Amino acid sequence: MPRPRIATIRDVAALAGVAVGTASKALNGQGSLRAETITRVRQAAEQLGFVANAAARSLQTRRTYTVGMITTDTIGRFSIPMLIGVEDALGAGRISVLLCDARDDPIRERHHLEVLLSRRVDGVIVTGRRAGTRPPIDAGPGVPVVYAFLASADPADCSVVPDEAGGAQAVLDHLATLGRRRIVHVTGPAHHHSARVRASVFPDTLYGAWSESWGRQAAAILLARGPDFDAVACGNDQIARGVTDALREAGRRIPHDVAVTGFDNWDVIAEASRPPLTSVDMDLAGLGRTAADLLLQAIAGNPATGTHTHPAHLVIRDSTVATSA
Amino acid sequence: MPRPRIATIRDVAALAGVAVGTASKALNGQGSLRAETITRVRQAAEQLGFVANAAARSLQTRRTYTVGMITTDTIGRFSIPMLIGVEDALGAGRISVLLCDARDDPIRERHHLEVLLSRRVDGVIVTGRRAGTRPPIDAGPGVPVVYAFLASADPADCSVVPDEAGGAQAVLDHLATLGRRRIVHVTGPAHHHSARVRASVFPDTLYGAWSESWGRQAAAILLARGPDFDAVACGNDQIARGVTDALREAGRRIPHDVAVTGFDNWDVIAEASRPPLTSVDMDLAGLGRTAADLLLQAIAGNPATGTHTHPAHLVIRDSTVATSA
DNA sequence: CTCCTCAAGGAAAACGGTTTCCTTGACGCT
DNA sequence: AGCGTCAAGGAAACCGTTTTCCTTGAGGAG
Repeated sequence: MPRPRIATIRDVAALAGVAVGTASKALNGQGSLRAETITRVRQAAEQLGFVANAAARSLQTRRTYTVGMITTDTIGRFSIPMLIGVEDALGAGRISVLLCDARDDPIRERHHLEVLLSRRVDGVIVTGRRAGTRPPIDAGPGVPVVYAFLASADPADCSVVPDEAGGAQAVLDHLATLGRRRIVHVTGPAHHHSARVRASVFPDTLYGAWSESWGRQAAAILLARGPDFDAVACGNDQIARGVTDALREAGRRIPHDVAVTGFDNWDVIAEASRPPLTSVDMDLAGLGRTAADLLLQAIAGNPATGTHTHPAHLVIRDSTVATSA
Repeated sequence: MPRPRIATIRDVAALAGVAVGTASKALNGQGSLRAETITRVRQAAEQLGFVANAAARSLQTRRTYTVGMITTDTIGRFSIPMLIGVEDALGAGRISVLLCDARDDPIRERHHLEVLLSRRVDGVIVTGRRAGTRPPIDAGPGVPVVYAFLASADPADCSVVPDEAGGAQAVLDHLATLGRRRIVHVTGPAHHHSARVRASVFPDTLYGAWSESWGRQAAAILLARGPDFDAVACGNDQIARGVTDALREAGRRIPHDVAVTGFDNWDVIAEASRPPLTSVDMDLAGLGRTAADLLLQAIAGNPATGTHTHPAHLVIRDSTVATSA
């Protein structure tokens, strides 16, 4: 097969009977051309199925309309909503996303970064979990970076993080409004940054693991400790689900006897619980969108600095407020 | 600030005192050069922090070392492991992934495809869920496409799909080996392709939804129908969890009285169940790796055709075989 | 009838690499 | 001494666009 070589702008120009420069102008609406010429060129392009070579274009324009997204820990449940938000915000500007998974390996991260730089991405979004901050990456001059979810250790960098403390406070306020006074917080490992931040607003905290079985265990501990609690605010939805299961099976009515709340608003867990869980939604998609918007701003020459906090909100379900049904 | 222009190969050549062509050869190990010259050039590159411009390079070599990944339905739980597998297989070949989320919208899909073509990607991986097959995408000549998870409607295209029927059969065999004879299958909506395929090996099926609450409902139905069942094979892990919860609460011992199995091996659900669920693992990461490998083959000039089936395997936990503990 | 202006479009220089082809010496052989 | 061979590296073409600058001819003003 002669492999029908992919059409270039030269082919288009030849077919339309103009010079390549003219064809380029016609396709991009630059310069001053007769309307008839423009349509002639456009038709020729259409006919040949011409699609401009992005590499050639970006060589000239020094813009790639590409951003890199590096997830430092493995890409997982939290990255997805953010990714969707990022895609959403960037897609509108016809910008594509190069996804890199560094898997918590600095070597891999360095490698990915180098690839991104060689591709001359217009910007980089760095995301990840675990610790409270992370060492900034060195993208060199002229390549803006926005950190999402996990802030850069350099406060001058631009970061967007969820308002975890605010979310926890919203839980506390909600429970207080419901008249709950004896509130216990059950959360993940004490060395985990999110656990500590979320716990900071609660007077009484049990640290453990991020799992349902720890939730069940914690409930047992609480029951053994005595019946003097009327609300359990949990560090994530899995713990909350474990707590509700164990309390329910011990005869406690939720929310009548004890109100329970989760964190993350992970629908699969929160909605399947009995009763469904009131939970904090960190709006990760919105956070991703915000990060992408800030990156676009920076690319356009208006870099933002500092750590921005993205609001979380409470989603109220039956585990704190029984529906009249 | 004078913005220290990013170094080009010309700068490197000048610093090393050679011609640009020579610099290129030194950096890529082409042509015949003295060892001393090569190190001199490499040092110059190092010193300037030179990173070759990928756009310029691909213009010449007609390779972009980029593949596009289009998820037709929104990128979700199933895409992630595949994405990781793909990244894994491609990363070894220093190939980057452009991620596109078409959100089940043909217009969006067409748009993304056009972007990918303009970027002259070396190949495309298409993934998605829902139906059994999907209309092939038109990537034009010379751009290989591999369909992952969801096969192309054109049997001549290259697709990789999980062996759902095989997984279901493995469940059936496992239960049979354990001596279970009265097996009921509880699964998702009948119009869902995966539900029907997985159900195909079972004699007795209840269709419903992919949720825990349907699982609980189904268990109630079974209990009402009579006690003549000794195993419930479920269409996914959520249903299985609902079933185990309801059966346990009704006093049935699992696995002693009734064995229960899930499907998908979604750790968060399967391991948190009481008891933990025996489940079918479709090895999505492996599937993604296979798809990527096939794509690499195709890019190298050895395209594979037809629909390939990727084996699933059973992960056995306490919901069918109680541990001696 | 000149001269100027201006719209329309062509020619060519970038952009930053890779690759082909050519030149130059040095060397070995007769 | 003359010739061919070969290693080393330079010069320039090329990849496919965009953009700048230049040319041309037509129309309007004086």
